[in-house]
Amino acid sequence: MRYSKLFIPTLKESPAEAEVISHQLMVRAGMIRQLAAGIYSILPMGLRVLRKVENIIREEMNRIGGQEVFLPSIQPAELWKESGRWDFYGKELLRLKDRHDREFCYGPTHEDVITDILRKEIKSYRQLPVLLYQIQTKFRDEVRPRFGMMRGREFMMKDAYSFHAGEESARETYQDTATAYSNIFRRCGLEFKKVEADSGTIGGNLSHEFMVLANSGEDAVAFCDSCDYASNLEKSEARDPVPENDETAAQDLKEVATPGKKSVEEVCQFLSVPSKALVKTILFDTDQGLVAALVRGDRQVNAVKLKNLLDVEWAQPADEKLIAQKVGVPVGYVGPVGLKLKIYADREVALMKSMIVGANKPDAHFTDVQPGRDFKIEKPGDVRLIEENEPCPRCADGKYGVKRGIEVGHIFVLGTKYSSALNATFLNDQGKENLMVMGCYGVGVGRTAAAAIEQNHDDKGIVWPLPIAPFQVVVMPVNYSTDSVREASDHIYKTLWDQGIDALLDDRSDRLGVKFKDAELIGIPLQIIVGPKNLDSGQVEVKIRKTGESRLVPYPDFSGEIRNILNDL
RNA sequence: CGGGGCGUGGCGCAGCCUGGAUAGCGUACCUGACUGGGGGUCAGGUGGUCGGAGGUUCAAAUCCUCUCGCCCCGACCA
Repeated sequence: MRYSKLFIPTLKESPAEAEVISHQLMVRAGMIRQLAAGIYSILPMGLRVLRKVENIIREEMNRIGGQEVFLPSIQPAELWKESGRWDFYGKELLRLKDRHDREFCYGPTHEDVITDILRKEIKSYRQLPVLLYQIQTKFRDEVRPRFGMMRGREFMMKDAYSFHAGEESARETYQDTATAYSNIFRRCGLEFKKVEADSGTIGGNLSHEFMVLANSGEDAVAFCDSCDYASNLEKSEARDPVPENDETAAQDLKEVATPGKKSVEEVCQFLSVPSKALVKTILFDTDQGLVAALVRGDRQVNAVKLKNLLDVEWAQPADEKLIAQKVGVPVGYVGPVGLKLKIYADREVALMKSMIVGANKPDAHFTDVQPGRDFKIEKPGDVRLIEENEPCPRCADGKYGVKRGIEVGHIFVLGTKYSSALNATFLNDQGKENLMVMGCYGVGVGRTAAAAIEQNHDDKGIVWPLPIAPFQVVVMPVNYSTDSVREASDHIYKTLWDQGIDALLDDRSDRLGVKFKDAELIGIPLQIIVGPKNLDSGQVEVKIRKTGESRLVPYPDFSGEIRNILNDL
C-alpha cells in the first residue's frame, strides 16, 4: 500500500484526555478516534492490527477444535429474564425497546443466547462436547470507562462457550483453551501470567485470568517468587496462621475511653499498642443482610474472599448511613462484643488470645477481648487481603510479590449455572436426562492490542511485535522524485508484496525526517531506506525499529537478507 | 453515584479573575519558491463566533443561571 493513498492521520501531540500510553499512541498513530465515552471508531491502521490479533485467535481456537459462529448482538429480554440475568446484571446491561415496545438488550456476553441454541439442538451425549466461539462487538455500560481501548463500553471480544456431558470433559476443554490462550498471547508478543481468578458474577468454580504485566493495569496480581502459584489479588490466599505463643494470663475485658479516636492509627497511638493488637470490625451489606467481618488492625478485608466465605451473591462495605440505622454505633467504634450480627473473623483473628476492639458506643474501646469468651465467631475464614512479601500459602520458602496486570483473557468452568437456569439437558448413555456442563472463555481483542503497546513502546512511539504489526516493513525513499530511487523503491515494495510480506511504501514527497517520525510512531518493525548514495554502491539501508540497529544490504539482491532479518525479529 | 478538572479552527494551548473594536499563538492544512538522510526555510493564504440555551449589560469567550459533553480520583466491574 502506498502511504500517500492511505488514511493514517498521525498527530504530533496527544489529545489532552488520553492518559495511558497505549491510548495516547493509538490516537497519535491514527489507529482510533473517540466518538463518545468508551466508544471508539477504528481507523485503517487500527483495524489492521485488530485483524491480525483476531486471526491469531482464530488459528489457535480452530487448532483445539473450536468452531466459529456469529451470534446476535441485540437479544430479547425474555431470554435474559429466563436466565435470571435481566435483573441481576444491573445497569451495565444496555436495555432498549423496539418499535413494538418489546424489550431487548445489547449483549454484554452471550451465555444466554448460546445456551438457548444448544438446548434446542443437542439431544444426546453423542453430540457432546461442543466448543463454539465468535469474535464480535460487545456492549457493557460501564460506570466509568477509561484508558481508551483498555476499558471501553463497546469493544471487540472473542468469546467461546463449551458444552459437555460431564465435569471431566469440561476440564479437558478448559485446559485446551488455557493452552490456546498461552499460544495466542505468546504469538502476540506479550509477557503474561496465567493466574487463579475469582469467577465473579459470571459464575462457576474454576477460573483463570491471563494477565499482561504493566503498570497501567487495573488489576493486581500476586505471585510466589519460588513456586508457580499466581493469582488475582482478590483471590490470593493467605498462609494458615500459626497460633501465638502468648504466655500471659488471660485478663478480664476492660473498657477504655478513646475520645475522638476512630481510626486504627489513632487508637493504637493513643493506647501505645501496635496496630496488629487491634481488630477492625467492618460491616458488609449483602443480599443475605448485614454481617460483620473481623480482621487485624494492620490488615485489609478482601471483599471477594469474604463474599465466597459467606456464599452470597454480593457483599459490599456498608455505608455510614446504613450502619447508623442498623447498629446505631458511629463508624470507628463498632466491635464484636454484644453485636447482634453474624461475625466472620479472619483466621488470624480467631487465633488471637487477646485483642482491642470497638466498644459499640462512642469514644470507647474494649481491651483484653477474647474470641469465644466475649463474642462468638460464626465462621472463621481467609478473608483478608494478602500483602507483598508475606509467605506463600503453597510452598515452604516462597514470598508473595505483587504487580499490576491487564486482564486480556479469562476462562471459566461454569458448571451447570446456565444450563440449569435455561434447562439445557441431554440424554446420557443410560438414557437419563442430565444438565450440560459448560465452560466459557474470553479474550479482549482491543485490550490485547492495547496491552501490546503498553509493553512495547519507547519515547518515539509504538514498537509492534512483528505478528500484529499493521505493516511488517516500510520502504522509505529518501526522495521519491529521483528516478533511480523511485524505481528501486517501487521494485523493493513490489517484491516484498509478491512474497506475502505486508509492506508499506512511503511515497510521500515529505523529507526523510518526516517519514522516520511516522514510521517510528506507527511502530513498523522494519524500515528499508532507499537513498541515491547507497544505491550507487548497490545497497539499501535496513533499520530495525526495536533496537534502532541499522545495516546495509545488497541491492537488487535484497530479499533473502530481508527475510532473514524478519525471521529473527 | 460522590469528589475534582476541562470544553476557544484537526491537535496542543493563551485570553476569562478585572466585560470593550477584526478572538490570539504553536502545529496541521492550501499555494509558490528554495531544500532533500531526522518533523527544513521563506513568502502568501484557508479555517473558529469561543460546547448549548437563557439571562445581566450600551456591549459577553469573559459575569449569572440552567444544561450537555469529556477527562481524572473514588465507589463499581467477566
